[in-house]
Amino acid sequence: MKLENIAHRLAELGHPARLETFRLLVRAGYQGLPVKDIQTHLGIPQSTLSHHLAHLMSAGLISQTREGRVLRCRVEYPAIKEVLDFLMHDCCAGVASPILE
Amino acid sequence: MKLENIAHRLAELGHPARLETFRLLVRAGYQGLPVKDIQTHLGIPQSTLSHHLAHLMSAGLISQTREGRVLRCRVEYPAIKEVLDFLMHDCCAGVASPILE
DNA sequence: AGTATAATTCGATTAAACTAGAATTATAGT
DNA sequence: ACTATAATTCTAGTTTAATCGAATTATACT
Repeated sequence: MKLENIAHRLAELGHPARLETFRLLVRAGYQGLPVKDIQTHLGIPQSTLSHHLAHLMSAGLISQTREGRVLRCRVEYPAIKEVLDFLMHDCCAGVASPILE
Repeated sequence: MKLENIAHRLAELGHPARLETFRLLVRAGYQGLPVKDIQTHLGIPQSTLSHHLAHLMSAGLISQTREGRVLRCRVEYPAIKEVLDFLMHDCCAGVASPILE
C-alpha cells in the first residue's frame, strides 16, 4: 500500500460529515445503512451527502449496493484495516512503545 | 475528544508531504528531527514545508523546540494515540472482529 | 559589526474542496 | 401511464488549501 493511497484515505476521513458517516456505518456493521438513514442522522442536504459518499467511495473506504430504490452503504473493512496497519506498523515501526504506553 | 478534532487530525495527516513528514518523525523517535533534515528528505521548498509543519502543529500532532538556530520537531504521541483510539474503539465499537480478522 | 545558516512569514497565484438548489435518473407501487 | 421516493448529477458560487519565490526574523560564529 503506497503512502499516497493511505494519505488519500486519511484525507477523506478528515471531514466531520464523512467521519460521522463512517462511524455510523461501522456501528451499523455488515448490514450497513441506506443513504436516506445516513441523511436523517446527519441532517444535511441530499446532494451534499451524496458528494461526501462519493469521496468515501473514491478512497475505497465504503461500498454501495442497490436494493430496489435504496442504496445501501457499507464499510470496506480491509481498507480501514490498511490505514490502521499503516499508522500502527509501517508508520510507527520500531517505536511502538511510546504509542502503546 | 470531539469528533471534529479527530477529523482535523486525520485531515492534516491526509496529505502525502505531511504523512511522509509524520512518518519520518515517528521513526526518529523521541529525539525528533530538525526542519532542515526533513526538508532534505522530502526535497520540497522551505516555505512549503514550513506551511505543512504549521498544519501539523495546528492539529497538535507535532511539537517544535528551538535549539539555537535549529528547530527540532517531534511527534506528539498522545495526539496520534487519540486518533488510533478513536478509530479502533469509539469508531469501531462493537464490531472489532471484522477489523481484527 | 559582518556574515552565514535555519526557519518563518508575506504575498500572490493556482487549484481544489465544500455547499446546496435544481434537474435528472432509477425504481416501486397503484 | 402516473405518482412518489431514493439518490445522483449538474451547475454555480464561495471558501479554503497548496505552492513557492522573496523578504524577514533569529541565532551563531568570527
